[in-house]
Amino acid sequence: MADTGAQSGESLLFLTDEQLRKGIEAMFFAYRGFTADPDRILAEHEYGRAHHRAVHFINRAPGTTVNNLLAILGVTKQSLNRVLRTLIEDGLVEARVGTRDRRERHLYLTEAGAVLERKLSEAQRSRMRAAYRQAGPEAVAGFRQVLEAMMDPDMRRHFAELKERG
Amino acid sequence: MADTGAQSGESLLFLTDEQLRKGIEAMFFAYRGFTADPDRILAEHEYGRAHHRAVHFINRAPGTTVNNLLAILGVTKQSLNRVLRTLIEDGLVEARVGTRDRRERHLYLTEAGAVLERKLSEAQRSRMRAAYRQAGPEAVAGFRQVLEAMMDPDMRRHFAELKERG
DNA sequence: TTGGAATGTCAACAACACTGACATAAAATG
DNA sequence: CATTTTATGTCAGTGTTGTTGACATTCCAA
Repeated sequence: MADTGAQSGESLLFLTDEQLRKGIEAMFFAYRGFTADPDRILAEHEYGRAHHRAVHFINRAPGTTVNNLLAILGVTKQSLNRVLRTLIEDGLVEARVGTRDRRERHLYLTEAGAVLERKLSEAQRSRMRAAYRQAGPEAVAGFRQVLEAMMDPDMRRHFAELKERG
Repeated sequence: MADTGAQSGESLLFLTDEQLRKGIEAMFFAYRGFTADPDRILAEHEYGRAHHRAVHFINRAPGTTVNNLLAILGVTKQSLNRVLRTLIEDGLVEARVGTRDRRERHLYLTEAGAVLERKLSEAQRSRMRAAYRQAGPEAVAGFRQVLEAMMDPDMRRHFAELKERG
């Protein structure tokens, strides 16, 4: 509690540039930790963060279309396509032609893809679990609230959809 | 409060994979928001995130050496050097030869550099301020606690040093 | 049947990270 | 003083991830 800022009710003090700057730097350093463990695993497999993101969201929403994934990841189709192609070539992702709309490709993890996904997410969850445990339940609730408030509305929409899903 | 997880004292429930996954996705989407505003400004100036990081930490610790900046940013000297060179060429950063140890270069923002720094950090603070305001003081305290627990020890050390400084 | 949407592909390019090798200057140490 | 180490800079090459732009294919829908 020592340094977490003035908290006198509807405090204004905690919104000083000073406090905000600390939050910004905390976000920067924490994100590095957040990605460090998966990055190590990915390096072994000759993949990058983009592959992790694709694998993560395909796992989360099996059968999602390329367009939907594009919207979630916020990259161009060319960029995503490069990543998807290698994942498909390597047999980690399967792209099934849509039955209702055959222009669409529905994306699924193969068994091998699911294995990598579990390896990556277990590493990431493990750090998150340790941080949650250290900070305590109330801190976690606050953490989630601030993060959600920080998102762009579009991203908050995607986040909410994924939350409902599972 | 609706969805922030079970909070029954020393709850174990909130450490389910489900809850952890939500935290992971929140972190991903929030970081996008976190960098969105500076990215737009940087694009206008033909700079990238690497320039932002350099400018930010030079502003935070004026007179810092290249080696110290290297440790904070966690990149190679070649990578940092490319960025520093353009910033110096463009007159945003000044590198003064050390007086005590003349091998060292001490880095400072010029007036123009300080102008850009304020522009970037004001944009970033503005979003952070809105998120803090929306989430409330207690949430902010929790946010900071979880972020700090998520850092690698090295990064936590750098973070702590910067905190003390100002 | 035509228009537009969804997807894929090719080419070129830029930012930013990496490794490895080498150069210079100066401090530190023997 | 000679040698080693440290701090920094630079050159060359490479990889990942992003970007634009152009174009082809497929196929639903008006």
